[in-house]
Amino acid sequence: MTATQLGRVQLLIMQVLWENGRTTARQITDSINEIEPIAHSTVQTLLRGLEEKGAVDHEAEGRTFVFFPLVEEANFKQSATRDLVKRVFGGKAGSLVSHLLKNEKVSAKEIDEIRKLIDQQSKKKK
Amino acid sequence: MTATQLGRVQLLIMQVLWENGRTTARQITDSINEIEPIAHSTVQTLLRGLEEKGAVDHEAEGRTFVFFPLVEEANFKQSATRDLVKRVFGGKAGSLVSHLLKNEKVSAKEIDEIRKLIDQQSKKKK
DNA sequence: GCCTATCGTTTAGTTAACTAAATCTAACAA
DNA sequence: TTGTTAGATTTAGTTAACTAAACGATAGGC
Repeated sequence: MTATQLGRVQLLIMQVLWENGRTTARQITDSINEIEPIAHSTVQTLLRGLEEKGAVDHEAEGRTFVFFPLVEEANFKQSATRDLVKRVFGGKAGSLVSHLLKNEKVSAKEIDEIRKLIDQQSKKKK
Repeated sequence: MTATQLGRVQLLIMQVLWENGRTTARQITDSINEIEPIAHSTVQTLLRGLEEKGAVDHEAEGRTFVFFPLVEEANFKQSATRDLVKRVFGGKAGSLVSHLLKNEKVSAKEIDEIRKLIDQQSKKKK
């Protein structure tokens, strides 16, 4: 599962699942409808697709299905990021980091966090 | 042009164009064939698509077309990155930076570069 | 017992990226 | 001048994501 093969809406569904753990299709529909309109049957069809590709699974509870993620969020982030790095930044993660720091807003708090991380990296290299 | 709507192979084509400037379809095909097999007619069809969406344009030189990019690489990187940040990292660029530093290989040289960048950022905040 | 709201399933249609063969055209070589 | 080559264009087919109406079944309310 290379994860990048998730579409935009499928990713929205996964995010609801990652956040809530076990979730019904109806709950997912409601969640997404807070952001943008979507028909319940659409969500169900997409869940089917996600299940086929092994990203989620379900159990029956009474007559309704409770869905849960099989793919971990961390793994997904990893492969989505690697895909971008490979395709757009010539495989150099550092190049993406530079791009982000130069062109995107990063809060002072996040900067501190980042400073700590690179200090750790430097130590490791010794 | 939100750029993320470029497919994988279309992006390969754009990269050849960004690197070489004015380029014929044949040169692009040859370039891509160094990486993976692709038919010339496929490249031509994709160029057509790119032209329709305003990413490239061409001029006739004799009987052959010379293509050139209309979209700038920097802009593309920007929107591809923003898309990832938005879709996968909850809109927080810093969160992606952290992820990269924690999980991806970044060379010592790149780390130095990054350190300089965050020093600049810190100064700006004062 | 019957209605209706809510399940999951089936069916069907759109769009975009990709693929490449087939075809038409013009140049160039022999 | 005739045939091969190398252009561009046309045509056509696949796959994946998305969309949602329509349908059949069932649980719960009245």
